[in-house]
Amino acid sequence: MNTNFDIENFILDFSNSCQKKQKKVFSKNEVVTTYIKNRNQLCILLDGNADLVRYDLNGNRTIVEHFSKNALFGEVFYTITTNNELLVEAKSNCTVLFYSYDDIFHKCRNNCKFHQTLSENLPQLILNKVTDLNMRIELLTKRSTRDKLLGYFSLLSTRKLSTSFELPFSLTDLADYLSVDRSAMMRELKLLKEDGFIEKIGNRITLLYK
Amino acid sequence: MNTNFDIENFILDFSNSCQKKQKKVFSKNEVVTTYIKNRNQLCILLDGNADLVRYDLNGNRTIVEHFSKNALFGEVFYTITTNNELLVEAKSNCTVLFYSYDDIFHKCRNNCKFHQTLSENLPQLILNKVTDLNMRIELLTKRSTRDKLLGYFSLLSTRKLSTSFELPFSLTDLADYLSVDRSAMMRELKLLKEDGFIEKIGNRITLLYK
DNA sequence: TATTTTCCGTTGCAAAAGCAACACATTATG
DNA sequence: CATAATGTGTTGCTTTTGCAACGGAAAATA
Repeated sequence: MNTNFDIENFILDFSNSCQKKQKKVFSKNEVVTTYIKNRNQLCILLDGNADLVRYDLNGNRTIVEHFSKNALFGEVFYTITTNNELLVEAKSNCTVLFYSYDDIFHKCRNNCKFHQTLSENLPQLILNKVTDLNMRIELLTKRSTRDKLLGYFSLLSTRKLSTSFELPFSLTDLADYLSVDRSAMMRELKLLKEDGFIEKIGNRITLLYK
Repeated sequence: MNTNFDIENFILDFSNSCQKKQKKVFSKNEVVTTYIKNRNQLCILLDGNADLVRYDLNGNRTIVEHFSKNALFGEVFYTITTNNELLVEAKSNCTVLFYSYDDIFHKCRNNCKFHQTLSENLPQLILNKVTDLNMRIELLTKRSTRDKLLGYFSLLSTRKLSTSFELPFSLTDLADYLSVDRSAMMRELKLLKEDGFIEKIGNRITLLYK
């Protein structure tokens, strides 16, 4: 299976070859896009970091997804319902490509190489997204704040192939990502340190268990 | 966009035309498959109901996904990690098609019509799965048991286009699906009835609000 | 550099959720 | 049909989590 389709080089090579896309630059805290009505938008984050955020009726903020370089996002992945306000917020300066899923899927008339390669690799790209979402679901189904934290840390540790890693979030944002109260999470973090599970220096976590 | 690709008729027409699949029948409570090692398995549930279930180290059971007719599932959607035991359990008698994702993606030598149609429609099928998973994430990020219940009910109500609907789960399973304690959920269900949000007769829920 | 804004770390108290146990109903099974 | 297994409904108690508030640190901004 072509799990290692190299989206990075692919995008570098072809990002200027197709007419049917828009490339835009955003600065920190700008709204990249909103998921309000169905327009089959599919986006690729070329550079920077961004979060997909939802504000619910109780005023809670949830970071639904965190995007870094080469992430795929857009309202095409969502069934839009009215009681949702989904925003993609730039967490740093960002460069984003905007496509219409229809255009990608049906290819543009020019039959440009970008489209050809993209549509060939689209199943794999979307499949990668599915595995990401499944990891997120695994985190969210953990029953306690402690397990969510440990689960998330273990995931980052696996990705970095190291027991020591930087958090990609502020602690405030981490709480919104794990869907827990910030102060309760801070309390639990303290307990994890006291119980010798982790060490935390600034934004860097080191796992001490196992 | 081809959102309405009719997987049902498609499968009926072509399910016997390709050599590279296995069709198996399961009876209630049998294990359909386990997600243990990577073998790029992709399955289609032709008939019946099944749950993807995880048992964690604390003995908690989580229903990760609930599958009904024509659902796509399989370990190809997961990044397998060792601290996971994922099982697909038949909740009723089931008929399941088993594929290798590689075979689907690269097409079989026969170039059978099934494969051709399937691989053409694969992005759409996987995309549907992404939107399902996103709905699940939305549910799981709700902060309280009450909001999870109301969110799930509203989802079922939208699907059935009616304020009244049958639960596809036993209450025990519903708790495992919403990732909450069963007795706490029962308590909340009672409160929802008392507060006039819902009516519950047997397995049928009616929404009374709005 | 001064000042504003955001983030971190903490705490007491209140509310929610989990745990354990039980009786009873319903559904499978020999 | 008898019996076992599973699901429902409930409750008292404990633990966890959320809420609100605050002071100080760090970072952004004027």
